[in-house]
Amino acid sequence: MKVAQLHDLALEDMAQTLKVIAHPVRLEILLHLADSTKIDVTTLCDKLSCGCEASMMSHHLTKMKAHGILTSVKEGKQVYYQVARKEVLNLFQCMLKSNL
Amino acid sequence: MKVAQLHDLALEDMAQTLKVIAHPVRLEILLHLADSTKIDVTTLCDKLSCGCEASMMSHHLTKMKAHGILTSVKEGKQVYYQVARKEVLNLFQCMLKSNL
DNA sequence: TGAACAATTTAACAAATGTTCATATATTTG
DNA sequence: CAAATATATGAACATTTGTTAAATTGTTCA
Repeated sequence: MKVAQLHDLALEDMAQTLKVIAHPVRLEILLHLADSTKIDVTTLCDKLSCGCEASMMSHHLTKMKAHGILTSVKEGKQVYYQVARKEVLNLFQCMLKSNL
Repeated sequence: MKVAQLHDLALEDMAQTLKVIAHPVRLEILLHLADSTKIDVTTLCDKLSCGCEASMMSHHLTKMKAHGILTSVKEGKQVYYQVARKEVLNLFQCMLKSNL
């Protein structure tokens, strides 16, 4: 482990990123966005098994967008979200491999 | 991405684990424990750059222990902590490689 | 022994964050 | 423009975080 690379600030950032991701619904959102290029709020609500209301879904999406993990595009009535930092998806691979 | 492997329960667990780790001080603790096999509370307080009081440090350690990430051994006056699930350290590698 | 010290944990509380439910703001369509 | 649909916002409630003080556990040595 190269500790030298991890100064206080880097740790703050890492913690922040982890914190935003650390929620079952947000993880499921990311998984779905990993497959589809973009998806709108209502469709997400329908597809996810979490039984999440639209307003709550919006909160989760807004939060991840605010942290640069997602981006969104408005097209008519709907807002389509997609993953901005594909690297966060690596965490799934890592956790699966490590049995976390 | 093998989504099939990730059912609701697995996502809950993953989220839980991430949540426990997602704090700058707890990340720094893990980094230090990655190098040294075991370390006591006071020494940790001295070595970490976060300026953490003993009581706060104890809180963090207790929380990580409660989630099976750390274990502890009492030896005389001091309590030594060490990493129980070495796999969590893989997350650092992953995040560094992915620039998270 | 037991009084003084040292290491860690627990308790109690305020402040900050996160989650959830109800409501509001767009946007399209008849 | 009113109704319907899609999304966002607000405010109440819950959890987490950090602080300070007190309690617990173990050691030392007069």
